[in-house]
Amino acid sequence: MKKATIKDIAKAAGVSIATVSYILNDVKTQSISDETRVKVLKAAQQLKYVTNRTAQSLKVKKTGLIGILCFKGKDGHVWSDLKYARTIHAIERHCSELGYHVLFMQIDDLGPSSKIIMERNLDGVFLMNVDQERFTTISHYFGFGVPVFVVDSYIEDPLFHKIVPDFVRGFQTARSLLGEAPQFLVMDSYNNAELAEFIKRQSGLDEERIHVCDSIEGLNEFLSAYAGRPGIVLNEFLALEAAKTHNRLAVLCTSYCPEIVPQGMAKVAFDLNDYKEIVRMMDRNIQDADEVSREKFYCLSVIT
Amino acid sequence: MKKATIKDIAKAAGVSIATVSYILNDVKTQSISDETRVKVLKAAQQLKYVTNRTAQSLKVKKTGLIGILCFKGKDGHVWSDLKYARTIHAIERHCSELGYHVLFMQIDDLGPSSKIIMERNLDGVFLMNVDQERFTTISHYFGFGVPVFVVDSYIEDPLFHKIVPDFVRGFQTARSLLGEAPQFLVMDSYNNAELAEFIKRQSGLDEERIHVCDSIEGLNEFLSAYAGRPGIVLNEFLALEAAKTHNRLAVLCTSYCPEIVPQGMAKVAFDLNDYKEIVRMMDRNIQDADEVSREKFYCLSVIT
DNA sequence: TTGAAAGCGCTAACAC
DNA sequence: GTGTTAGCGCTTTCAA
Repeated sequence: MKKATIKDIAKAAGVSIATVSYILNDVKTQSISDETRVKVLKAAQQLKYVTNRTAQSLKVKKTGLIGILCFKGKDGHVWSDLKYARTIHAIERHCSELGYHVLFMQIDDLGPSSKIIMERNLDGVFLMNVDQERFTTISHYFGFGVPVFVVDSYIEDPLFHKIVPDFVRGFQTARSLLGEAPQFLVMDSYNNAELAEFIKRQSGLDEERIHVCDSIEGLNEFLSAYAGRPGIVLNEFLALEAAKTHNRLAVLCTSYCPEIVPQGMAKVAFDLNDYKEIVRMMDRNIQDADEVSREKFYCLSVIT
Repeated sequence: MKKATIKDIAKAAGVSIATVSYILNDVKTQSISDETRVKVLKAAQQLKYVTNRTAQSLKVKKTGLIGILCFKGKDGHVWSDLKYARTIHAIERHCSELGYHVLFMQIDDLGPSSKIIMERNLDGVFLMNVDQERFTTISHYFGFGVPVFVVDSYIEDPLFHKIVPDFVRGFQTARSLLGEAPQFLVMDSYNNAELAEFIKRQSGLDEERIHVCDSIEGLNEFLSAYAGRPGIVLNEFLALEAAKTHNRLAVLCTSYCPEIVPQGMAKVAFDLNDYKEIVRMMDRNIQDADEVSREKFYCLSVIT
């Protein structure tokens, strides 16, 4: 009980394999008589034919495979796991719509594992949570012409597209929802130092009013200094914790799960549906390899 | 600037492509002189050669690709997103160790999308959160001989391996941690009805003492009937909610993030590292296709 | 110890 | 409108 190939179909329908290929791929430049078309399609169905994408990929030099490479931080925090889970879901959903399949891989400092890009001939890559140094070490392994979209990082390299939540509008919105000037900021730590700096700047607060939170412990100590004061919190889980002692808070939902923010707390959510456009863009980059792929920023828009 | 092939290496080293293949794959049945081995390896390095797994797969009829197919429920709840995120991470990590790559796909009722298994010639598949009916419709698309491991489902089909947390020992442990008989159970909903029934049975509680929670709303109403009483809660997020009104609770950490359970609350965690053994088993199934692949249950063990 | 060559399943240029 | 065929990059049998 082996899988049927186009050869089997050809034999069954009494035509050549080329004809079968033309019909199955609906090749526009070929005219095919209705008679043979029907004959072939029927045979294909009977034999339960399904394309062998491995063989196809080898021939056409496009695999239809998109990679999602995710740097594993020291310890997967609930909030970052959730953030990336939802991001991955969004990417997968939209890739699927365009006929791509998605390879998922967690990578660490060891560059070599990222040679998956070349081994598997990925058509495009999303790179998540990477810092500048690691990026430099792994960029060797990038095939040329493979579009790379960097998520949650601010990589200094005009070759790559960058995707981040719209922090500028996010902070604006948070401030206006808060209705008063925030006096502190609590944020989760980012693998990418440049992005972390950018966020801090956008908050408009001095360094000493900002707490970068790597675990819940230090948080309460910091918060106690701001009892009763208004502030902004990055990510829903830290907000949950902060809510125990504070009530004048605005949350930026950087874990993409606004639904867990308690009723009544001011929240700013970002739109993961924007990945639809982003994936489309990647697709365009894949189609015309020579599309002017200038540095480009994508900001996930604030949901209002 | 094209990618180097073994042909390029052969030319550079002045040997045949067969020889190159032997050396790169370290074929045991071939003896190779040290001289040529060095020559070839050096050329490979210089040309930055990396195996074309697409071509290799076509030839050897093994892709080294494991699929994770995840049914999307109606609404991704935080808890199930997190549960599956962590499961996927565990699977990917252990697959990686054995040299496999992982394809991730969310699927819905439409069977056709699951023909990815045949299209991509997946070596093995993890199927998550599938119910009995859907399973039946998609099982047509399963290639024969492809090992399928079903996660969080209790599918009536001896052909497939099943993976669930060890609910039996989980409940035992919860009861003993609680130190008194639980009087109610709160649990999240499962796509797979059979599994849900199994869980209810294991709790040892009557149907009316069990609340299946699909959203936070109904929960508080149910809980108010059990004020001050001891109970068991399935999944950390529901526990967080229940903790607001109850303090004699034991939690089964079915979202695999025990770290968010408040201090002092009794919790039972399951060991995702067990996926190491599970993936090894899948690997064995892949190696000898004719390994007696009898129905098998894997229970993620309770962490003590 | 090495190499020639067949062929995995498919596409596409070209011939008929 | 249909068929022949070369070849994508690799593995592996068989011969040298």
